[in-house]
Amino acid sequence: MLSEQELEKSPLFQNINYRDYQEILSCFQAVQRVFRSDELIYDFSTDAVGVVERGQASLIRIDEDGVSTVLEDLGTGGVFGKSLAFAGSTGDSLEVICRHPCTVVFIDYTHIFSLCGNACQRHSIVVQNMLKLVANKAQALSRRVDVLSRRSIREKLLCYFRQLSQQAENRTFTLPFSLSTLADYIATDRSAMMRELKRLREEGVVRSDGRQFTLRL
Amino acid sequence: MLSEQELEKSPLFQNINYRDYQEILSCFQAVQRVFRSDELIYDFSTDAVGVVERGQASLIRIDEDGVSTVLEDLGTGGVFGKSLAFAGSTGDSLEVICRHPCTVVFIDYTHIFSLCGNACQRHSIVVQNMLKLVANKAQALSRRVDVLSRRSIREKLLCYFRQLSQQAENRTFTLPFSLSTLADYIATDRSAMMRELKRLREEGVVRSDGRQFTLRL
DNA sequence: CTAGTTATGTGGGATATGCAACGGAAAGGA
DNA sequence: TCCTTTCCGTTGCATATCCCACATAACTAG
Repeated sequence: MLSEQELEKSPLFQNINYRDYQEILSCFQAVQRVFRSDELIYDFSTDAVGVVERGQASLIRIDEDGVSTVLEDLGTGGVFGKSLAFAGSTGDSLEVICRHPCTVVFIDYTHIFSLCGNACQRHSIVVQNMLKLVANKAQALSRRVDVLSRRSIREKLLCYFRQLSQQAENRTFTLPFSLSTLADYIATDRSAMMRELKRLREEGVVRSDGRQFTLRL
Repeated sequence: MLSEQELEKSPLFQNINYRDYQEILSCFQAVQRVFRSDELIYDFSTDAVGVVERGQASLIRIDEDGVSTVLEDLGTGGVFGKSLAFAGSTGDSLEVICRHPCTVVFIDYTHIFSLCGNACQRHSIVVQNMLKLVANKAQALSRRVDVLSRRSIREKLLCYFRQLSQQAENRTFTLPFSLSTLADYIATDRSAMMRELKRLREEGVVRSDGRQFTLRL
């Protein structure tokens, strides 16, 4: 259960007053839970849709050889669920893991994606909020595809750097994670990526200090 | 303007009666247009959201060297727009191109993503429909990320084949496009992909005849 | 039917990328 | 504080992948 202040900042329950919020929770059979770091949040075995209200989580894929890959980064407003992510290929499993302590709301997906008998107005506001969240998710996934569809490590790096630079509205920006994770994010070998990064630095295309980078175009 | 029969099948205007539909068109300032093959549908210069009502289109990226890559395949129910796809990195441009004759509805995004003053019920049905479409888009993008995040051509192919097999609910399935385009789809060199395919065939992992494949697990 | 265009197969040689391994720096926990 | 774990930076070597080139088949338009 959220406090009144938290409610205002809630991605899913924005623009809803406190009393309506309480009714919605029961009407939607919504469940709210708190998770600690490294806890398993969701394993794609149910039809629930989850919304990260606060904290940070990752959607990871574990293939048959046990290799795990981060498919999505879920911050505040992040959404996940069977109906939103492809149920991975047979053999590998999907999981949502807590990175930083999280508050997550679970809602049965039929309550969101189907028409509500008593077409209440609160309902439609929740749907509207959900639409925004899913649109953001689509945008984030598009960015990821943009990067991954490049043909070489160099191009992948530059593409991702440009995205970060654009988001920061600055030539200088900070990586949201470690260099090791970056290699995973662009789906390449870490050492090969380091080599390419070195080359980019030597050629003067980028400057870098730790996780802080500057594009010199 | 859609006919009454078309309206029932419309992804965006489903579950809306004909009179409401007409009102919505004007209330939302929606525009409907028909396109021929190879015509440019959208160039991401406006804030409009487009929905493919009928036909088939592709979202392609053209980088600074003129290399074009298919980022998304948009069939009936496909949605696109600035607010849904990342506005490509500086240097390359994004376009939606008509593949098979299309009917497309354009709606200004504020009418969908913002609260409507006169919270009409029709409005909320359109939003609900849109939510489903965007959720499908997110799912499609997830599938793409699933494929592209694999480390080798072999793994990419197998991952994609498993997806198609799963969709077809059958070990045998047909590629939705040419082998050349497949190479583009998995972001690798065509000849390298052909070589790997040959190997997969020789090892008995897949059988193939033209665009028809069978997974032999 | 023909000529032009695109798709399919295949291969040789260059090279970018992956893999394994190492040492030191930094960070986090007890 | 020490101790453990993760992260960073770098290399040699094997090879998967890219690039270029060619020949045939399949398709399209006139």
